[in-house]
Amino acid sequence: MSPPTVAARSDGAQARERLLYAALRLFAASGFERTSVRDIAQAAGANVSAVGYYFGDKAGLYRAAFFEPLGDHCQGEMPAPGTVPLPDLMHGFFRDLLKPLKQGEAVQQVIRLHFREIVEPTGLWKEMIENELRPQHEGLVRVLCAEFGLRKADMELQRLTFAIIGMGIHFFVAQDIVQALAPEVMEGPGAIDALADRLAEGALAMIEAERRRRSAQPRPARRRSTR
Amino acid sequence: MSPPTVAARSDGAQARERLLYAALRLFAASGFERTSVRDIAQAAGANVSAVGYYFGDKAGLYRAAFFEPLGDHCQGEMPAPGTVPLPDLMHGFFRDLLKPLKQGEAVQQVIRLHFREIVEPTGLWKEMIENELRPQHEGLVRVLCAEFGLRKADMELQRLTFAIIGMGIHFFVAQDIVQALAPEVMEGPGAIDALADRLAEGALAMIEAERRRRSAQPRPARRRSTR
DNA sequence: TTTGACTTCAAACAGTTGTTTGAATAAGGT
DNA sequence: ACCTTATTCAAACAACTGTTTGAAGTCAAA
Repeated sequence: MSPPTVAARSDGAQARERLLYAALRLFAASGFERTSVRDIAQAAGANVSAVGYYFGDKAGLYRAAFFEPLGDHCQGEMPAPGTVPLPDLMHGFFRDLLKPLKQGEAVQQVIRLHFREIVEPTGLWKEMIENELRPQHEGLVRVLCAEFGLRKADMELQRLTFAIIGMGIHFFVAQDIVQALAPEVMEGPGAIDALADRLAEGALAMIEAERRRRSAQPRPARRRSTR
Repeated sequence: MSPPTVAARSDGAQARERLLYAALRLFAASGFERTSVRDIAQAAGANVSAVGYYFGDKAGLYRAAFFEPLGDHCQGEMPAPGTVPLPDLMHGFFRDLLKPLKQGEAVQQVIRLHFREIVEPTGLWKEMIENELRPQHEGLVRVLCAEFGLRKADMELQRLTFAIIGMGIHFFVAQDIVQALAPEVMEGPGAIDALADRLAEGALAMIEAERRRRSAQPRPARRRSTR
């Protein structure tokens, strides 16, 4: 009861925030296991028990670092099939996909956390795949289905979808490799945009090739029942 | 001195091997940090101190699990430019690249270890990038240079190379995602071969598109000195 | 049988981990 | 003044980490 509302916080929220961003930075740099709450607390200039106080436990802090900083940074929705010409759609798709690469340090670190989750799951994996990856994948599948006049995605179309998305994802997962082998490819916002455009054109070329392939053998030996 | 040769090993080598493969399995499943030497020893039916005895320390065991099981499984060399038609070359490239996906459990686990290293470096990263990724990348760069009549790779060509390799890599890095979203895409050796062929055709389509792009603007505003 | 190298083992070591505790501090509200 | 609430802190906690120890066991050669 009583209206304490938001009173009596000297700098409580500040400590929480410092903790959160220190955690984000360290988790992104070294992963969940290799980062100790003591390191985080020290980097944030806070006491160890503050993480228990504000986030319950280390996992809660990780979770907060994973979800909070992105805010409503919802990824670009795929437009309904037919409303946008395919080339524009693909260019938009890759621009959106690679956009985080141009943004600030915090976003980059969150992204790194997300991709780390793919290889080294900490429990947020399922949550992530359902909320982020599946919608993205199925959005593209839907567009390509419409493009090829399919009612339902077949295996070839799934392959194509993974291949197209994979081109983009690779530049997140393999950031360090690109850095080591040809840093100029991802240097500066201009390079990212150019990269997105080139990937879009590559994807369009692949889609065209697939279209030709399909028209060459229009009925791929229909079987009664696959399973 | 004296000729002890290879005598006096009741089952020493056996314990070492059990340890190695238990470690491989657990490291691949959970990563370096989350796997304790005690778990490994228990899984191998050996004593904890055996890892110190045979491998020095945990890092040594990881290193052994990282390098030993692959043996001389050298990845396919890229043929010299001009000796093989481009389509055959690309098909061979993706067949080689995806070959590990068809092989036994041990190879798969080693591969998983290798890709884990990309996201969560344990120190073998530099070694790996120089011995495995750079040769692969530069092999493909060389082929594409020859294809476009370039003396030296420019940024566009680097982009194209990463995009092509990225398509393939993605199916390693995102194995679990593929499994979750469309498992049929990677089920069985036949599916892997078909996938390799489709990726090769996609890559060829991208290369053709890039060739057209280059012939459309043959001189990309040459500057005296780039830096 | 004795020797000596190779191999196993339970136990202990020293350090780090995440988490909890309980007192100390500050700020309002009454 | 008192009480309540929010926050910080050093210290302690129990569990686990990788590693080492030193004794015991095994087996071929001498």
